Amino acid sequence: MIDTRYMRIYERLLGAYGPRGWWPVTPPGETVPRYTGGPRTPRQRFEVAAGAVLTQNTAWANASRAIERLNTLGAMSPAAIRDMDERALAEAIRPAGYYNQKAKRLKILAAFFLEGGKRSRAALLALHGVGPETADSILLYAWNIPVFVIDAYTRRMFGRLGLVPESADYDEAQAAFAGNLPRSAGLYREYHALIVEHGKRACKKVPVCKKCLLKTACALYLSSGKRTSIARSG
DNA sequence: CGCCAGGGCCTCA
DNA sequence: TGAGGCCATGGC
Repeated sequence: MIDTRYMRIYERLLGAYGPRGWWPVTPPGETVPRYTGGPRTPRQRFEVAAGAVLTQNTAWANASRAIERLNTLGAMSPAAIRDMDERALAEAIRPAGYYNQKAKRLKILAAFFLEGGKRSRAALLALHGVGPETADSILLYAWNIPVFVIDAYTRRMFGRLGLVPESADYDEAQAAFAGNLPRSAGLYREYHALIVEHGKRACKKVPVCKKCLLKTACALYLSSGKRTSIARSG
């Protein structure tokens, strides 16, 4: 049986925060990624994929700076990244952190795009440096293929809500969403973006329950004595 | 200052 | 298969 809480939570988040316009991409002729509702051109689709690697365990603001620097260098394309010296590439993306690792991963990603790799999860996962979340981000936000992206925000929030066990692995968490939502890329895109928004505003590492519009349905809040803020270890 | 941020790989049980 | 170490910058 479908658990309608998944869709109701989505409606609540959408009503409160509005559409997020994620994933940001750089409009033609510009250099800074903006929230324009996702990629439209092949170049923008690659930018989303590159951004998915650049934002691994990294604040988006830092990943965005790296993207901006690649744009300014005229290097945000598979061919340009293939042709760039790896050390120069690493230097260009320095603000994103882990720049040596990420330079290698961008090279691999560029090669994959250049050879016209199959648009499948398995093909992406075969790339060194592309794990489940990065693969699903590319599938959903670059290619509009309906897979639900599970990230740290999603795990934290739905773990606290009591909907997805903390012990669930990636595929189990993803199955919970797939089984309780209509299969729609548009819905998945917006939902994931809203989860991130809620994770930044209220469901932080240390939760700020007084700011949470979902607290009356939250297992953590209800089990906490309904304190307005919950200490992590207290 | 220390902590955190939209992971993934490697190693070692 | 899962826990721990590693990679690194920038904001707060």
